[in-house]
Amino acid sequence: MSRPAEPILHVDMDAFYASVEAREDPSLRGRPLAVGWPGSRGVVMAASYEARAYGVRSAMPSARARRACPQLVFVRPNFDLYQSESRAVVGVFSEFTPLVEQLSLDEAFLDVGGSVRMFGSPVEIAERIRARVRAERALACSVGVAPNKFLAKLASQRAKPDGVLRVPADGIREFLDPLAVTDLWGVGEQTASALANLGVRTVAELHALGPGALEGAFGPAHAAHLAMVARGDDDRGVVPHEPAKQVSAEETFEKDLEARADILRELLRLADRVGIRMRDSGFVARTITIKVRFSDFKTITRSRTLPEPTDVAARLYATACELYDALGLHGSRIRLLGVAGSGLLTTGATEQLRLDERPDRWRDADRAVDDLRARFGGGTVERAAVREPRARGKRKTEGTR
DNA sequence: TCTGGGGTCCTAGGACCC
DNA sequence: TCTGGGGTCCTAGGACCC
Repeated sequence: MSRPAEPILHVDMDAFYASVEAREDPSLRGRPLAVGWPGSRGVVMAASYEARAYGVRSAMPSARARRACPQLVFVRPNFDLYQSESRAVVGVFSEFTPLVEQLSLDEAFLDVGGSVRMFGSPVEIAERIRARVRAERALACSVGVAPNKFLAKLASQRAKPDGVLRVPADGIREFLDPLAVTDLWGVGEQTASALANLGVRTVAELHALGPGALEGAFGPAHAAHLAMVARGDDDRGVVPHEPAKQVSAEETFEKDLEARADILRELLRLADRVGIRMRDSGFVARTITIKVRFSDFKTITRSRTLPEPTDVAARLYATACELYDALGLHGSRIRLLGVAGSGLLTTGATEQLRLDERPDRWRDADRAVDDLRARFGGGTVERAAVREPRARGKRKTEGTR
């Protein structure tokens, strides 16, 4: 059998985090449920369909969600649970095709062009996947079936909840034209209002405009992207494994931080988390970035590229401290801090370098921490104290603890 | 109604090199 | 003593996605 005209599936789990929580705790079923942080600065990450009936949406501030739905039940997110659930669901997808590209914990593209002889048409495969996920994981998902990734993703949104929608290769314009530009991937608030200024609200209007008229307002890359999605073109393949480009951790505080000691303590915790995740996934980072958001929401980043990549928490922390101190802040109220490592290399690629290095006690300390975590669980090991970052300039001894 | 945490990609300017 | 054009790397910020 030849390759079908609509070989691409986009599978999107319905209200994923909320559905997993409701499955785990039957007392939550049928109730308006929000997964998120209930605090004053919290937001909703996912809402059950019962909560959506009250207008509760993801990314909505929790205070507002509670006003919209006073009986809303909040559950704090448990990402480890969603991660293992995600692996199980992707495992089901992988039985139908090796070409599975995960976009996030709750959605994936599948290229089933080579699977039709064994499993039936793409729509039949979509239904089989949905049945398996429902039977084995007690979760609902929606599937878009289309000639390419853009269209499949749009279709899965229109298929929700708990449905399948196919966009036939000869019916692309009928599908796209009536959609609002805000439905398109890559059109957010800014782009939508800029398009509205050009009198463009529907995809049909965007399509009629053509790329030339868009360049002035959006720059070449963005204009080309908009024109492409308006045509319904997309020649990107389904790529199973994209290596990560960045590992980051950040935190918004219930109350703004002002004291340097508090700020350094948080930078240490964040550097620790980033280090742990880099070592777990076998990455070292060349560039370290800190992110600082002030009480007025103004947000800045500062970064430094190191001569040698690292996954050592103490080095991440020392760099974060230097970047922070270079800001020369005094008494600023800080709402959020973040630490990120980018320019990632796999640890294996740098192993050769390591052989020549002198013994590194910080690395040994991290290894010991990792070992304890592995044996006793994640929350067990906490750093006892914040160490001052190394003084710049001369130091008497190397590797002092 | 004040706005999370994890990411990706793009732009633009400056340094530096040939 | 003045000055080209291209390429690459680094830094900072911003839009966007789930």
